[in-house]
Amino acid sequence: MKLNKSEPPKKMSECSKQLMAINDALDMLRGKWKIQIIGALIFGKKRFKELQREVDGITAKMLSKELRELEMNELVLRTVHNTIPVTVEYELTEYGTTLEKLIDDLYDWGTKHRKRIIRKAG
Amino acid sequence: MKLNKSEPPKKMSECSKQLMAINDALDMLRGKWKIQIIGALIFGKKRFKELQREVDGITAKMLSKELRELEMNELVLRTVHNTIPVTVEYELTEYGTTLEKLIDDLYDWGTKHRKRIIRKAG
DNA sequence: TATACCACTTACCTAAAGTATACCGGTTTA
DNA sequence: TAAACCGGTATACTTTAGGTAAGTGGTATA
Repeated sequence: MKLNKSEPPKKMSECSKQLMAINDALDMLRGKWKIQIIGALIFGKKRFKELQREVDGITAKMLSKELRELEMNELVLRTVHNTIPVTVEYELTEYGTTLEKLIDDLYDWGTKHRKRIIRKAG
Repeated sequence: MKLNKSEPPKKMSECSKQLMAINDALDMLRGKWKIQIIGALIFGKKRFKELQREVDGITAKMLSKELRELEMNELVLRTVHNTIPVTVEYELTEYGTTLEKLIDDLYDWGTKHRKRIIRKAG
């Protein structure tokens, strides 16, 4: 079911359910790092240090925290290998890749918006 | 004009341009109130106090700040009427309505995600 | 006279997000 | 022996998002 502008939900509960779902989605993209991490993983598995090198400026603390959140939400799979020293690989789950469309749409709208605002400002 | 605050690198790679565009879009939806305000305006013009009554729990300060940002980004049009006392009407611009698709997509993904995570937790 | 509505603004405060830096145990390379 | 790699933690700090409470100037109603 989509937000329906011709027929606003009569019950407040429907409306706040919709808001919750939207915020659930937004929570997965919020913050400075999540999209960059997902973006880095779209092209394949990466180890922790590889990710840290690829996501420009992220600290180990933030990377660790964000990956934990993505893992809890089943968007990222964490695999520990019994190598010496241990290596840990992160990859998008199949479910994680369903975010790609959303990110594409955000990119499309954001690009148009940026052009529009820069045109006015310049 | 609220374009992405992060300093663009000297030589801006395609990748960081994309990230800025995505963050521009996200900036317009992020936070506790923007989507609720846009949602309230989808069904038509509203005065300040009407909006405040409709967006549950928002303070005048936050409503004023969010509306100013939406106005700067040309998503919302502000019209002052010479009534006594003055009334101020806010409405989505045509451009503002282009966000609806994005909000729909966020809602769709968020709904599936919510079901998935709740199923796992319960 | 007192109270309430209108559309806000200002000053102050708190919690969460993010940054900086050092550190852990272990292994490999020079 | 020292330094660098691995995947992280721990601690302390700054920044930002948002909340609280009060006030502004004007008009209208009881």
